[in-house]
Amino acid sequence: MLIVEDDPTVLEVASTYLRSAGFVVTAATDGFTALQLAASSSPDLIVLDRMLPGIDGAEVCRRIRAESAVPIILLTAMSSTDDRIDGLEAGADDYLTKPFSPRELVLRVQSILRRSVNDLTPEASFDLGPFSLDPAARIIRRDGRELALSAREFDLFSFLLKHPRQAFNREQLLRAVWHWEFGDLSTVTVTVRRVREKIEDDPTDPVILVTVWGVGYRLDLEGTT
Amino acid sequence: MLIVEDDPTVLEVASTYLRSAGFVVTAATDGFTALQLAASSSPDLIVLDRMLPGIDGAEVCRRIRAESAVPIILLTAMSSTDDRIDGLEAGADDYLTKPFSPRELVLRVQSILRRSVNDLTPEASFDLGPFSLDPAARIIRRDGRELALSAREFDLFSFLLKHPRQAFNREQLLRAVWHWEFGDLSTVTVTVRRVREKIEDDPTDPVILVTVWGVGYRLDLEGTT
DNA sequence: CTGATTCTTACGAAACGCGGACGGTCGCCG
DNA sequence: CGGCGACCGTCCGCGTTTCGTAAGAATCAG
Repeated sequence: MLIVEDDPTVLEVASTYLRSAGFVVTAATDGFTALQLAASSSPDLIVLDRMLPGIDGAEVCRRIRAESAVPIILLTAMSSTDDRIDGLEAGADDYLTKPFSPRELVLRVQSILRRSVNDLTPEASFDLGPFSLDPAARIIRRDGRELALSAREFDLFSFLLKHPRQAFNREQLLRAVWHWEFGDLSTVTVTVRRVREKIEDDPTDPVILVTVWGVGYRLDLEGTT
Repeated sequence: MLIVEDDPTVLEVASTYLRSAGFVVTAATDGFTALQLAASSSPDLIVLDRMLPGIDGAEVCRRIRAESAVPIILLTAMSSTDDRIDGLEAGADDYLTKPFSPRELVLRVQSILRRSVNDLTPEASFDLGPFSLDPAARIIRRDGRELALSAREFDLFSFLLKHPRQAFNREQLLRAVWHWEFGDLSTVTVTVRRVREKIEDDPTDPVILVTVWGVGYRLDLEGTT
């Protein structure tokens, strides 16, 4: 989830609400950063302000759309028909006119995501090191062999595959994978262990799903390539 | 934390409040110095007066923004809409109209920083001399080899990597790295020693993490390049 | 030389990660 | 309908790592 918004107040409120709804939120405050993040972090949805310093929001939308089918919600200041048409032409999936209630933003986001899940637009599969992730089929393979992951294990490991080389603490994982706001952190520990059992050559000495002492866990690929 | 303000009274009051809130404060009184300091000391936040002798504040803001994503709070004399829009266009994250209460400034600063900390926006990696810092993965390498730093050691050394060539006393480090308001200063001494053990060629005679006698420590790069 | 400052070492408490195990829930199949 | 097994969250005990603190040695400035 990527939010692009230059007004700090709006950004703060929106990201707080979205986070508490269980999303992992990344933020940008200008079009240029937005394009970079959209390309590098491959978010599953983008909330995009129409008015941006530098590159215009609609233009950002067009450029992202040229390379990806990621759902985009456009935030527009006015509700003029022109703007609306512009937005839809630029390839936005939905739009919201300011001022909007953060609650409503969350609802739209959820609705869009539900729709895009239901859409026959399957998330793209991709390879990473020896692993290949097929989100639609909910299958992860290692060297072509399918891994027998349970539902939770799949969710956790596919999240990490989507965000490799990044250390997460247990709370972040609990929010992003379990969609819990609070809870027993050892749940994460145990699930990590169960995943290791299935993906590591030597679960006793993990080289892929590495523990970052005092912090959390990280998906490393050095040990595999 | 960098404050740019030509009025000595305002500067004095603001920096006093921010310091007592636990920030390490650097000051400049004109735009030119501000640009230099912004580049050399890589502050984590900048408070910038709109009206400055020499280069205009908004212009300074634009130039800093062209090279860095550091949060900027703009201080404006008037509250006219024009100013406000100008400021946001220049890339400021927040603005405050004079006269403002120092208490409010501190609150805004904390709010902005809290936001950028909470964001899962992966901080960008960078190289400095023989070192490379990847904040997201929590990895520091020297000449490509990963250093086995503990959590605290990583926090301390990455702070210094982000602020090289700058001397910090132990209290400042205790606040910036440990987030302690008070505490035993020898904690810093010992952690510095532990870091040296891992990064210096000869920990007995440090050339990177140098002692500044009577003051504290500084990250030097002369010894490495 | 003297006092202040920094370095070094050592210790122990606390934090942390891990494996093992338990029990409740749910879906499947006989 | 009852039993079985997979799944998953929780809990406990153990070994390890970390890290603050203290205390003596070494170093520096004046």
